[in-house]
Amino acid sequence: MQEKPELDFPRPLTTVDVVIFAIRSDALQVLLVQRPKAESEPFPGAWALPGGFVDIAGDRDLEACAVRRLKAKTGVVSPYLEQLGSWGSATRDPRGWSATHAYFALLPEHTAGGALAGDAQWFAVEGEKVRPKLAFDHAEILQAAVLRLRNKVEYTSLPAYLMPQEFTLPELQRTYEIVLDRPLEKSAFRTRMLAADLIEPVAKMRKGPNRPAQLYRLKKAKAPVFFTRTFNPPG
Amino acid sequence: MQEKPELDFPRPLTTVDVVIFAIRSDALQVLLVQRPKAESEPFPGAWALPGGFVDIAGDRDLEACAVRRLKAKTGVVSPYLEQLGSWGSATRDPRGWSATHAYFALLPEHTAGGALAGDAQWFAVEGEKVRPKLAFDHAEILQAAVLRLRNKVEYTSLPAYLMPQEFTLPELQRTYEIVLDRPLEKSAFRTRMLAADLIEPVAKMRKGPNRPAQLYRLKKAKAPVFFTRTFNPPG
DNA sequence: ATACTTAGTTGTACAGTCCAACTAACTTAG
DNA sequence: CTAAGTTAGTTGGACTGTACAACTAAGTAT
Repeated sequence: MQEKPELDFPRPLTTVDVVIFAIRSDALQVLLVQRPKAESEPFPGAWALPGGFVDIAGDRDLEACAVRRLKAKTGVVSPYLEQLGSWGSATRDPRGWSATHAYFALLPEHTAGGALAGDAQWFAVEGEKVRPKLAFDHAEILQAAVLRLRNKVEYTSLPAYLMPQEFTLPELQRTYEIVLDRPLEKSAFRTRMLAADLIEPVAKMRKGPNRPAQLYRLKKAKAPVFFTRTFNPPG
Repeated sequence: MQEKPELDFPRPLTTVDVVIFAIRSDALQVLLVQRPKAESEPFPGAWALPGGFVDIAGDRDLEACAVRRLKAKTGVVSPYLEQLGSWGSATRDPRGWSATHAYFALLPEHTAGGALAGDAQWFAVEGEKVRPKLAFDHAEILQAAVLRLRNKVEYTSLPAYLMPQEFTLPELQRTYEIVLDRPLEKSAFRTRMLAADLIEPVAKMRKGPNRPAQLYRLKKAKAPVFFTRTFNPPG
């Protein structure tokens, strides 16, 4: 009989991965990193979600680890960040039983052009996928992230976090439409957004080749707004 | 330079916990287990969520581990089970950096009286809490589970999983009201449920001291239904 | 029979989306 | 200066589903 209950049984590998979304070139894009090409690494040279092992000396908690990964690849410090779920199994990593804690982040449009790590690159989301074949089960995680995002966009103000600091209502609507991949009604969209305690006009207009549009900004420190209906009966 | 990248750095402890809900005595209840009383254990004698370490030899994946834990404490094999999220930090377990993958389950009413493990007991959920002080950060996990459940009940058919095989619409409405902790409108509730492709009448009535009520059952293998509105503007 | 209770229905009001047509403000071409 | 084209923004009616309240239906108990 031992003093302490046994703790030296084998433990799964523990990682954190972040699905980082931004609007670029009028499309929903996701940031991927290329894995090292050494043959000793799993999935050498493949594209993968940014992430890696939890550093039990340096990371206070899971979210701190996600924030660290996000900052390392994008330089962005406090975007919208939400836990997505976890994936763990005996087979997802050839090195052994492993579990990953997945997060997803929404970057405002202007930050998405900033300081990128050298191994990182943006990819357009097509359907719920991305062109290259991803390492591990990252395609599945990405799909879950896209589905979660699309679903929440139906009844929340999440796309506001993808906008630059100042934006017009047609621009915001366009972002909704990009994420949902379907057109929305202009007047219903405006009614919904303006009724919510979400945005406020600034004393400027966006000028273009035709009628100028009112510029708005997010009310400060705004948590996402939840609406009580979805848009279109999506059926 | 080594052949393989290092993998022998310290790894966090990895556990799975399950928040198991059922309706008992006209109230929302949650199943807790008492921790061993040996002083060598963390939180000796305290109540905790059912769960424990992932067994990398026996558990194929996280969900299998959750199902195993659920079956061990309740005997139930395939109730509604949903991933809730994960909690990991340096301080949540005195034994060291630890991460738990939390699930929540909804048990149908009749199974909730069945074969309970000896160390397990049902507790009424009051607000988002339970009377006894819980081990680890389990109070926080329980709160997250209750909030998630309440929130989803506004626009899904989740409470149907808490019902016995056959039930009446007033009984289903009562379950909604217990979870939400507020009354709902009878006619709107009936309209919503009957319009959904969710339940079907059986050729029986529930008899009581007054007018009998039509009995229904879930249509087979029904995934939860999502409605496009919430109930009451909950404001 | 009458009162009481719960099941279930009916009808009106209301909120917010859907749809379509309209007005407003700007640029560019003649 | 005017007309055409484009996008911003508004307006009004149809429709859907909830809120609210009053009603009918079917049983028990007295």
